[in-house]
Amino acid sequence: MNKKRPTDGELEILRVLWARGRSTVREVLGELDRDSGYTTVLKLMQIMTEKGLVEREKQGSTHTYWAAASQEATQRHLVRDLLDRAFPGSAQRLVLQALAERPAEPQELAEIRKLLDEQEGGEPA
Amino acid sequence: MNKKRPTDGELEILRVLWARGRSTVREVLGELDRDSGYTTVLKLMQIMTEKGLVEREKQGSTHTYWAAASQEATQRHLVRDLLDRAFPGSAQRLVLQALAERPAEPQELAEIRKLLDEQEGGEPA
DNA sequence: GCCAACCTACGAAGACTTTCGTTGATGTTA
DNA sequence: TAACATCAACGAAAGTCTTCGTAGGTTGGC
Repeated sequence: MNKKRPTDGELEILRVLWARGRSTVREVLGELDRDSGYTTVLKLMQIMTEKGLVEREKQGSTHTYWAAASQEATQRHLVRDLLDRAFPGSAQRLVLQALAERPAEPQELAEIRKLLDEQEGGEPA
Repeated sequence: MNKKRPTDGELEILRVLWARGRSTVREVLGELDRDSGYTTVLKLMQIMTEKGLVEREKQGSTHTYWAAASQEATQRHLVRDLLDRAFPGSAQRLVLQALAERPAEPQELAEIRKLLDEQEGGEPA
């Protein structure tokens, strides 16, 4: 039951875990943008374990970590959270600004259109 | 030059200020969802003044506050920030999840389509 | 067996956020 | 003017996040 969104540091670590899959602390450390010390990353990942954001398994003397929730599920939470906090009313503005910020590929545009069509088709309230 | 995103409490206050326009602390307090005490909201707004998130003007013994940045500009920052932190690569996922979360009105869909068309029209790299 | 390298765990420090009690100033009203 | 309400300013407390030093256990090579 995790209500709160991950912190910035936690999210960076999750991104590495999603990209790499199961990883040790040292492997995560190597991929991080920020240059934190080893014990800093270790501590974060220990806390994330307590929070249930990651899970781990002992192999020899080393722990292997992986993200407890999928990237998609986490993104869904983050989007919902941002909509609630900053985009009262509709999602339209968020969509427009996201697309303006990072123009999408033709193939992506097609997928977005597909979803628009479905919504236009309209489910009754 | 404000790099960091507003905290949750600050964002709530900003939302009230965007909706109401110029407001006193007590007016903001009355509109807030969370039930904070008067001095709590006052303190937050004082800190926001120091940070440059809001501006204020003394009228008699009371201060009138307003948001320093527009809602749109702030939303733009928040979207960019979220894209950077959690949506590596493309904005497509964010768009799809936002629309799934909060289906848009036909008129909004039309506007989104318009932007898609413009992007498809395609600016050459 | 012993040493060096690596790993985990723990705790504490500093920064930030949110909370509110207290104090003193200002304004209103009887 | 005196009493009362309202306001701003200040500081402290509690919680969280990030950082890292230190200590102790494990592993592998020689």
